[in-house]
Amino acid sequence: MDYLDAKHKFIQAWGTLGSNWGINKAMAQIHALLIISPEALTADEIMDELQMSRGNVNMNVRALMDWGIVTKENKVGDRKDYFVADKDVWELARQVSRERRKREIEPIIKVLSQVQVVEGSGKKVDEFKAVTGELKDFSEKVDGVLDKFVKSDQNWFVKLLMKL
Amino acid sequence: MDYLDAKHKFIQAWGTLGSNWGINKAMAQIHALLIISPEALTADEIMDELQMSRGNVNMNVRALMDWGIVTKENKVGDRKDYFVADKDVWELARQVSRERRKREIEPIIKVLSQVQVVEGSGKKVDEFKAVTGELKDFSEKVDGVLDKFVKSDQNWFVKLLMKL
DNA sequence: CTGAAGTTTCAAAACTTTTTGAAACTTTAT
DNA sequence: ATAAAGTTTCAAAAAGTTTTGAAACTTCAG
Repeated sequence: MDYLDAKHKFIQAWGTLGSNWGINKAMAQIHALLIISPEALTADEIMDELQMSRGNVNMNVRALMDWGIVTKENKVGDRKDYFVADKDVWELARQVSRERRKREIEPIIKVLSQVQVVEGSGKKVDEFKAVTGELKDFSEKVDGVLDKFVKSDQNWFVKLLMKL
Repeated sequence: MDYLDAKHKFIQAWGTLGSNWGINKAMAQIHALLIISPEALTADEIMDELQMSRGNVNMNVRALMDWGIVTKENKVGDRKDYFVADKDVWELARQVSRERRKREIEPIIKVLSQVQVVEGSGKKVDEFKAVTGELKDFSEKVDGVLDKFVKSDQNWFVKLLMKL
């Protein structure tokens, strides 16, 4: 397989994976492009490479910076912004876990806690309390694991794998 | 909080969580309704409760059955289909992991393997191989953990938590 | 066989999200 | 102060997804 094919295939696949997980395709593709690029890229280079408008690139590059997985660089004597993705896959996974935990697991735990205090009795209420209670326990366990993961180093994960 | 408020709040939250994770909101809401319901429900009851059309309910109930987290029941002397969600949260998590692994992790591993065989040399190709190689290793590790999880019982997970 | 009850399908409509591109804004050099 | 280069914003358009509802289909009882 030649480099261009491989690159396109990877960018496409990463975009699709992103979409399936609720991440904007453009955002995932820009990330894919940056992560395989040995050099920092400008907005124009990204626009050109991925055939996207300036506005779209700008918006999604900012989202990536928001997630903490892409940073802006500057070169002396050049006013353009250059973007780089963190190349460390472990760091990427940690950062993504951190963000999704904050944005999605924590809110659902909050709701599950709130609805736990439902009053009254009867079959429906009992079932409701039982199920939401279990979901809450489970979510908290997952949250705990993610928290560990987020605070860990790569080594921790490798050691964990050994134990399985 | 009274039961109806709690129920609506939970259904809404579950729908939102679903959307964030690439699952159709209607599908997540139907699942939410079924999982807290002590009785199996008919399509009409779901339509009524969630204010959705028959087509929408039918399509999403089928998707839930496809995922293996909802089943159809029948009652003697009644032609209607009754739907029940599995109440076991661990089983739910396992089933969801199994499906997403099959649908999303495996395809990306496949692509990462394919693009690994890129030919040629130079900075770009080297970087590409390095990064996609690391992503592949990482994905395979995650895949392995999920595989263990999918094949495990609840006890395994609790023991694992102890080790952390 | 016929009709009633239930289920499924699917094209069109509604809705949501993403993308564009041009205008406004900011920064820097002269 | 001006102009050039770059960046950001945002309303409108396009694309994508979900939902509807009515028609087609299936199954069963009489």
